[in-house]
Formats: sequence, structure tokens, C-alpha cells
Amino acid sequence: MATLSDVALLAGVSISAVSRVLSDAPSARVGADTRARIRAAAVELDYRPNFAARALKFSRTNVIALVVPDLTNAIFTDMMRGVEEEAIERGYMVLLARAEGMRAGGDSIKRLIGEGRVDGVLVQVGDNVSAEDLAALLAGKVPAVIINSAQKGHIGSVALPDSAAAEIAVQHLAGLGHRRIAFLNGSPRNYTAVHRLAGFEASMKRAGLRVDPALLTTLGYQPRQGREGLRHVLEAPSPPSAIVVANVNAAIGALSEARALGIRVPEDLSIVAIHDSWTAENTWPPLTTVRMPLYELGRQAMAAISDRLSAGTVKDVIVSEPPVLIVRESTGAPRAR
Amino acid sequence: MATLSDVALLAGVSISAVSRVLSDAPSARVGADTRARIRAAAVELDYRPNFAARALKFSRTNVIALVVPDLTNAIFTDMMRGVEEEAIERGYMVLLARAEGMRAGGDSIKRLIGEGRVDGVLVQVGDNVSAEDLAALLAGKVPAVIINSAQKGHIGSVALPDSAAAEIAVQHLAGLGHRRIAFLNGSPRNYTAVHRLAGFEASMKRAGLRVDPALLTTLGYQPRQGREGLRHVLEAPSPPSAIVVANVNAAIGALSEARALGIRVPEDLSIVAIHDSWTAENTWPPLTTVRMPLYELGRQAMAAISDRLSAGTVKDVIVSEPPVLIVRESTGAPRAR
DNA sequence: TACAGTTGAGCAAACGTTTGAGCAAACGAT
DNA sequence: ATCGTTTGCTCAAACGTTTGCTCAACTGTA
Repeated sequence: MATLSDVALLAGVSISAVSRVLSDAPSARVGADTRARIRAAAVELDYRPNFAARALKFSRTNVIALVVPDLTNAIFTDMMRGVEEEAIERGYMVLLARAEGMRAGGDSIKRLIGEGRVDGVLVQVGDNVSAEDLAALLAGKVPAVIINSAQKGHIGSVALPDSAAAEIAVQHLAGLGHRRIAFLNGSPRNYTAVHRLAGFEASMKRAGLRVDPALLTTLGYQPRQGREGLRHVLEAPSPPSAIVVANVNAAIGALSEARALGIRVPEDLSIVAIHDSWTAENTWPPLTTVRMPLYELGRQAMAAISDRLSAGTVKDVIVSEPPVLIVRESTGAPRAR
Repeated sequence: MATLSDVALLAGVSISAVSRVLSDAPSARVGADTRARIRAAAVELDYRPNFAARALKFSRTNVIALVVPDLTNAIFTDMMRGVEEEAIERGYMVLLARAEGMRAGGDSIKRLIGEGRVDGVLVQVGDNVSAEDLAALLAGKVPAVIINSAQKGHIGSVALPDSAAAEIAVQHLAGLGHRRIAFLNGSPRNYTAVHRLAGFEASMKRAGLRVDPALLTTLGYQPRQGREGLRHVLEAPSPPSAIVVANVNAAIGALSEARALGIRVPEDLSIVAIHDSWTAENTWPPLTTVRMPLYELGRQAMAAISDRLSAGTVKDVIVSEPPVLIVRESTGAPRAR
């Protein structure tokens, strides 16, 4: 907890000399010996500039809030890593905030910004929030970047190659010979869900396959919703031989439900999920997935908010790194009929 | 971004009057009408006290850092909820920091404290860290509470009823008739692991069962280590009919490995894991687990650090809420021999 | 009327940092 | 010897709060 004045005292110089030397200010006209004495004193006292004082002086904290809807979401861990690593490189710290905690207090997010705790906000929009959140953010006039959505122009945003991911999944299944493919999707209010659906439909069409409305659900990304979705499409007049699940957590639910119903995977039903995670390789059978560039998503989001803060540029990015198919054992050729 | 002086200007009073009124200072001798005018002005401007200025003034930020080794750890989500809710009630904010990021920079943790960004630290000690971490913390002279360990006296700590959990698991299996029970544990450098082992051994003894050293592993809490552990105990001269896994993630790995090896669960092998999570109910078969009071762990940890900061009291707590057995379908009676 | 006590409100310092401006000494050039 | 320029360093204000102190005006009492 040594302050500038402690260092100055020890080095026998003024506070301003210390400040300039330690921050390598170009305006620092300080003799070589004095400089050395200051450096030595700073090291001896283990001086570190007080965060609050700097924040007050510059009215910026170099802290970015990352608001996520759900810590158990498959997307979270890798994205967080990307955000943090980019943050470190750019001299920022990341303050993680759960959206639940946000909603509860009601004004937690306004506090975060209003009190000047953070310079900007990264919001991962989940299945639930959309209208009020966007409104609150735009109203708040706070630098923000939306993750997993693209509100063109209003505010920065960073999104995944959602449609490409769905296309890769369909191509894989179609390539195996599947013709009746179901799609268990998230809420249509969700940017990712509409784009994944678009990709699904486009590649089904390209493969010459019919999209049966009875094989489409939009229940959500949770395991329970995956289970429900599976039961629903199995009750269709002509049930699927394969399903694409728009989220790996939901897929894990669906897979577990399939086993409970005595359906063999992949013999009776192939399953491919969007998003990869450690859980996907530890199901039985291990899940075939389409891995999304979540780490890159995180990095780009951080880069976007940082550019916004320093240069004022607002961009709407779609991460260019392509999704990659990871073939495990939950997909195979359909049974001959 | 309205400041006190903005409010003062609008209300036509001095800054200090505003400060006293808005913070309900007992020393505030302010007339009722002035008071009302100040309140109105504050609301109109949406005044919020600047965080940095307060932090500078009081040299405390009301922010606590929570350092966790791994975001995918089963313990994390529930514990975090507990920490946050207790934090809100006590007027603190939580700054989440991954231990990986900590280790990388090397001094990130010292920065966190040294720069005065946080008032205290909650450290969840994982499988890997122990010696250097404790040393660094004690040396740092920073208020800290260790989660999942108990360094009696030195520093505050909060731990789980680890041995009780292992006992419950063994009792369940012994009650089903199992006699050869394996234990897949974490590293013996780990507080939780040594206590779970103690509980395991105690209840085996109480049940009149022999602890076979060939059925004990100490590989770790990751899925991969669960797989390895399973293979190891299956190679024992006289393999187990049931296993207790000290962590649910490792148990999921073990379960998946069992399927891969063609072992039926629970017919050929019963599995019970310590810690519950959403993943445990979505395996096949769903995992029998012993749920730990993680939410309470989080609350108590936050309470401990808060008490430490305000009253200076150092406590070493073991969460009293008992673990509870959640019977699903991965455990059953052993096959008759 | 004078005076102590109370009420209402403002002044100014301090927290630790940064930074424009100022000042004295040394230096080089005429 | 004088004058501008550079070098080396310090002063002081400012960021937004909090809070001890001061001060004026008013109240009630002697």
C-alpha cells in the first residue's frame, strides 16, 4: 500500500518526479541518477499505483463487465477465456456478472455503469432476454457490445457463424444418407436460433430434403427442453432418423431421453449438436458436435468494446473462423428400411 | 454521470449539504425543504455516487475477488450463487478471477490487492495449487478466506462436510449389499481428498468391509482421471462391484469409460459420485450422487471474509448442512455370485 | 437588551494520482 | 558579460467524495 509520496520521501524527490518516472512520461525531464533512485525506491516499497485514484483522475477504470445469462451454458467457458485473454492484452480487467443477479436487483446494471465501476459492458443475450434489455442498454447511453446477436448499427455486436454451423450438421447427416432430419432449436426470439434455422433450411433444400414442420421445435437450449423436443418429434406421423440439436446441453438431454425411451443411438437415431464441450465427449455414445469458434467470439467481443472505447468505432462482426465438425459416435448411417 | 456538484447546483445548495442528505448522515442538520429540494434534484439527475471517489476516500472498494481454479468444476456454479447472494446482502460486489489467469501473469493476484481493487480474496483451492499459493497469500498480508480447506488459525477457511459425504456414499452401497467398493479420489495434497478418504475408510470399517489398496486411486477430479481410475481398479486381482467417485465430473468420465468397456451400469458396476450437477441427471443411466451444500459453502465463505473485514474475526468453518444422497439409476444391488 | 444555545448551511482539507506551468541552475553562443 | 535555451525538478490544481470546523441567523431565556 505504498503511495507515490512514500516513494518520493524515500528517494528524496517530489511526488511529481516519481509519477513521471514510473509512468515513463515523455515530459519527464529527470536526471539519470535521480531516475535510478526513484526506481530503486519504488521496487523497495513494492509500489503499485492506486486503482481508485487513477480511476478518479481519468474517469475510466479499465474494467469491462461481462454479463452472461447462465454460467452453465456451454458457450460460457471458452468465450470467457477469449474475453479474458484479449482483455489482458489490452490492459483491461473483466468483471463477470450473472444476468440473474442483474435482473434481481433490477438496477444492478445501471449501478455498474452509473457508479463508474466499469467502462463498458459485454452482454451475452440469452434465450430469455431481448426487448427490455436492449432498451435499457440503449437508454443507458453506455458503451456496450452485444454478443450472439447483431443489432445492426445501433450498438456494436459480435455473432457466431450460426447458419454455417447448422449447414455443417445437416451436410454431415445428409451425407450419411439421412432423409428425415429433425431440428431441435431455441426460441425464435433468439438471434442465434433464427440463423441456425435459416442454415438448417438452406442446407436441407440444397440436399434436396423436405423440411417437415412436425420435426421442428423451438423449445430452448436447456437439457430439459432437449428431452421435450425429442419426445415431440418422435410423435410425428413420420419420425426422423436423425436430429440436429441447436445446443449441446439440450442435445445431452435429448440423448439421455432417447436412452430412457429405449432408442439406440446411433442405430435408431443419429444426433448431432451445435457447440462442443467436455460433457459432449463424456456421454454415451460420445456426441458428434459442431464446434463453434467461441474463444474467437470472446476475443472479438472484447476487441470490439475496446475499439469502441478508444476509437469510438462501432462494428457488427460475425466471427469468421468456421465451425468444425467433430465426429464422435452419436451419428451413423440410417437403418435400411 | 451526474456529480454531487451538479446536484448542488440544481438544488441551489452546497456540495456538502447534498452529500450529507443523500448519505443520511446523522450530522446532517438540514431543513426539511432544502432536503426535499436536494432529493428531487438527485432523482432528476439520476445521481449515483462515484465509485472511484468513494474508494479513494475510504480506501475500500467493497469488492471481493473470488479466485477459482476451474470454471467447469462442478462445485463452481452453486458456490458462486451462494457467494453472490451473500455479497449482495452485505453490500459487496464479486470479482471473479480464474486461477489460470492468475498463474499466467504471475502477479495478477498481487495486482488485484496491491492496486487496491479488492478488499479481500476468496480462494477456492483446487487440485493443483497449495504450497506457493498459501505462501503468497500469507505473505501478501491480504484478508483472505480459503474455500475447501482448513488452515487452522492462520487465515480464515470454509470447508465442506467431506468425510460425511463419503460415508453416505459408502453406506448407500453397503446397504445395497456391495462388499468390494473402490474409491476414485483426488490428489492427496488436497484437503477435500484426504477428508473424503478418511470418511470412506471410516464407514468401510464400520460396515465391516475391507479397504483394498488396489481399489484406491488418487488421480484427480477431471473426467479423464475418472476414466483412468476406473480402468485401474478394474485390473485389480479382485475387481469391485461398486465405486465411489470423489467428484461428479470424474464420475461422468468413469461412467462413459464403463460403457466403452462394455460394462453395464448398475448391473455389473454401481457408481456413486460426490457432488451433484445438471450433468449428473443427464447421463445414462442418471448418476446417483451425494449433493454437497455448495450454496451454503459460498454464503459462509462470503460471510467469513466480510466478518474478517469489518470485525477482524478469523474463523475456520465447516459447513454444517449435511450432504444428501440423491438416488438415481447408477446404483443397484450387486449381481449374485 | 444581551447572551447562550440551536439550527442551517458552507469552507476546505484529504484520499492518491496526473500534468500543465513555473522556477532555478547550468549551458552554449554571441 | 549577457541572453536565450535546455535541463532538472517542484508547485498546485483537479478528479468526486466525505467530514470536521466555522459561521451566520434565529430561538428562547435572563
